[in-house]
Amino acid sequence: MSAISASLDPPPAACVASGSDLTPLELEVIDLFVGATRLIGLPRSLGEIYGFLFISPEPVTLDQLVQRLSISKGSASQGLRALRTIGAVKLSHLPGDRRDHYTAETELKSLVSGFISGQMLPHLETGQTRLGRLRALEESMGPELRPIQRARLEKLVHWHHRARTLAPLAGKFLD
Amino acid sequence: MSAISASLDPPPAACVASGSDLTPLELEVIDLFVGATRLIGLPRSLGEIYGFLFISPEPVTLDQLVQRLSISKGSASQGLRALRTIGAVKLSHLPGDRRDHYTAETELKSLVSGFISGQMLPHLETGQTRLGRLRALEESMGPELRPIQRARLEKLVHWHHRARTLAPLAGKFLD
DNA sequence: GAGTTTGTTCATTTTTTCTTGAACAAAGTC
DNA sequence: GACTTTGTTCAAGAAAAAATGAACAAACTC
Repeated sequence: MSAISASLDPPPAACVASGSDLTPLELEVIDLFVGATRLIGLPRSLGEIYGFLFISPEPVTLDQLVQRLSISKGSASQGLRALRTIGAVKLSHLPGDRRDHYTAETELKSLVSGFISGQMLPHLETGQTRLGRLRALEESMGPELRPIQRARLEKLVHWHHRARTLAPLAGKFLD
Repeated sequence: MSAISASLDPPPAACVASGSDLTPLELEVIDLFVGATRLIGLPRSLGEIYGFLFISPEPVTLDQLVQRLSISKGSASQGLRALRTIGAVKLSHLPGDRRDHYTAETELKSLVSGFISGQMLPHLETGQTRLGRLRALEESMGPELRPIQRARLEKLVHWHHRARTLAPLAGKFLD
């Protein structure tokens, strides 16, 4: 049960890709994003990649990520794809260079919206299915189901509806 | 990189503590909460425990959790403590019974507030420290630091401030 | 069309996280 | 004060998640 006790742990000293030639600035920023990605349940490597892109003044190639972060090509490729699917990194092409170049999306609004539609909405969809099954169960049980349990199921439906309503709005009010 | 690709996986069929004597209703509710806890990065057992408490019409003892969920005493004890620290379960004592009894906190407001102050705020605190170090780095670098990097650091500070302002408010507007 | 550069995929290995269960503590009972 | 009941802790094992790297594909170069 790490996620919760984490708040009691000693402050995690910067420890990223030891032995690399990252600058202190890069190390510090990456460390910050690693913390952030863990908080929202994303793998460490995504934090490293995003952090590096975030503080890089120029678009970055996959190969640069591999070298500077000391991660495998596979990791970098998969990590970039994940970040692209939630809209956290953008792909660009520099004239006269065949390689893909990546930049961090730094609009908070986009980041939040991307995370929500990439992570939350799919879960809310499957939640929809589950609620349907619960409805069926509720009907089939009849009087065996105690009033308090019935009330709880109502609450679930209410929560779910609330979430589906608010989720798409989150991020709308950020700048 | 599971968290993100999860959205593409086949819908996870109910699969909780196989071989147990949980009712279909309990299984379905537990399954729903297991999904929810995973989404927010909490261990599966927390979802199981909370789900069971949520649909139980009466307060539940640790031993009941162990038997019905087929989990170890250690797991139940640790799980309950974690859930208590974020305010998701309440402890009560029935007259004439020495055992601890637990009930699920079902006020969405309390759940959200508890999660935020238990999970987010600690991270925001350590974020504060890191931003301090970044400030120092920024000063020490002087003109080596490119304008775009300086702007990004500004953005970080802005995000952090925004988060610290909004986090305590989240949940205030829920019922 | 052989060779190079760039990027992806996926089985395997490594790392991290979670669960277990036995030892321990605390409080109650006789 | 020996015995039971209830709950916690923590080292070790089990399970899950993530990273690796080699094989592959695709697109370009000469």
